Amino acid sequence: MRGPQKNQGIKMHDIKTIRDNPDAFDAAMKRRKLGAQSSDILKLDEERRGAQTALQELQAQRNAESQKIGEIKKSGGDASEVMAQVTALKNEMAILEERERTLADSLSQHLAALPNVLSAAVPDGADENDNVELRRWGDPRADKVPEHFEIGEALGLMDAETAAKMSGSRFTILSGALARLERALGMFFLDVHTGEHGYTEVSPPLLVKDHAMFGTGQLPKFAEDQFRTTRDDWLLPTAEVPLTNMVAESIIEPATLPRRYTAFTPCFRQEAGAAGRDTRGMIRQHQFYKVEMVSVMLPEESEAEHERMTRCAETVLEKLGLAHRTIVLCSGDTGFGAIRTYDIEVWLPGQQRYREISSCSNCGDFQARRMNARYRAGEKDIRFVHTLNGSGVAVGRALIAVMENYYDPSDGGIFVPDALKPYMGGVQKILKTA
RNA sequence: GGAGACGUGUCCGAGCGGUUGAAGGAGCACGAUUGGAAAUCGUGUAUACGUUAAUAGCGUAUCGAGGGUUCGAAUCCCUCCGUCUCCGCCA
Repeated sequence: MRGPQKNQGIKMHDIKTIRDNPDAFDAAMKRRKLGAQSSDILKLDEERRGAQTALQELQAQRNAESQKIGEIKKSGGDASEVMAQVTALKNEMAILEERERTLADSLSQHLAALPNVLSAAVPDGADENDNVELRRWGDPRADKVPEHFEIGEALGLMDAETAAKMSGSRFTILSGALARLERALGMFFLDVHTGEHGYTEVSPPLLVKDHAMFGTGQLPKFAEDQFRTTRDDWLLPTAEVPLTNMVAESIIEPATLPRRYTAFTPCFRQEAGAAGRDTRGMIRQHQFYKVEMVSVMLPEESEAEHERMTRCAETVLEKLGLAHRTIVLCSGDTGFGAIRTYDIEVWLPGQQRYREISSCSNCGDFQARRMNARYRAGEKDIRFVHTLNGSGVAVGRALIAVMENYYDPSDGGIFVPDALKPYMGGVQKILKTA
């Protein structure tokens, strides 16, 4: 792991908390479908501390003797005897150094691969079937309409076949009014979040380094889901990565919190584990646009912010008149870095079911620890911030939702929702262009 | 791509082999002064880990990262990462 952060102890989980209450940590990992971790961790930790203490004693000895040499030489004496003593220490020190480092690395790797501890408010469950619905908004369109790709292809504005020729599967070409509709959605979401929800618009890099991906938790475990360049940069799987890393390696004055960032970016995902799923249409692509929200908070404010952020995402769907429901993910479905996650699912009449369009997570101090993002809580009190991220919302999927929910069966066209009309250059309805 | 310069604490900025965790500022905190404030003066102000009941003491490490030379390195050498300047090229 290369990066600006120094190897200052073990950060990804608080080792002291694990030491103080190993049973609680084991129980937390059990909710994540993992076996008991604490005994292995604490054994490593104990060995590491032993090696460290022994090493430090030798270092203290060396420092004292070296200082003596300095004094002897200054007063013109012969220091060769003391110098020989110090030299003798060095072999022993090298062995202990190596041992301490090996143990520390091993401990770090172990901890870096463990997911965040879930909030007590997260319901138990095995997989997505055990997620719990919290609320619904809007009336789901009852009539079965064609799926978005059927609509788009019939209009002549969506072309997966040509995209496949140049880029392979899971890419789509949009053109004309449909391409513009995608852009309109992105701009609309950005305008709402910056104008009404207090987020600052950011145009971030789309390529990031290892340590940035480590900071937000994509690495080391989920490398196979990501795209990598020939220079070993990573393509963003989500703007969460750069937006959250904006506070990496910093000590923030609390007066400047909360910080709320939003960005409209492409996202790139290998979808390695999703072979055969959603193969048709734009539901699951290697590349899609998303408007992301990130909040950096004081710890005591992160729970309230989680609710607020989720409302921000719901609001844009409401402004578009899209029926949706909000669910809380169960223990088995909550992502690696999250304490608690709300998903918002939009109604897709083409599938006659709700599909994920946003995911809002409170990561607590998990990412902050990994990227060393802190705030000054008092004169001698520096603590980790809490970070949250949420889609506000996925533009590709919002496009699908608009297409299917605003589909006009009489002519195969798509009505432009009122909220998007200012962005569509006078187009009221998207129709087949001859 | 060619030539050069530089990475020090919350920030700016000295130091260029021996009590340097690091001068001096700024900022911040507390105190004095004030009717109150500004200004001024005084004092204090890094992080991590280990040890510990302890955010008390003590120890160790940390001057971009990693390695090397040395009894001893912020200071010397090597590699990498990053930043800046000039020239060239380019959307």
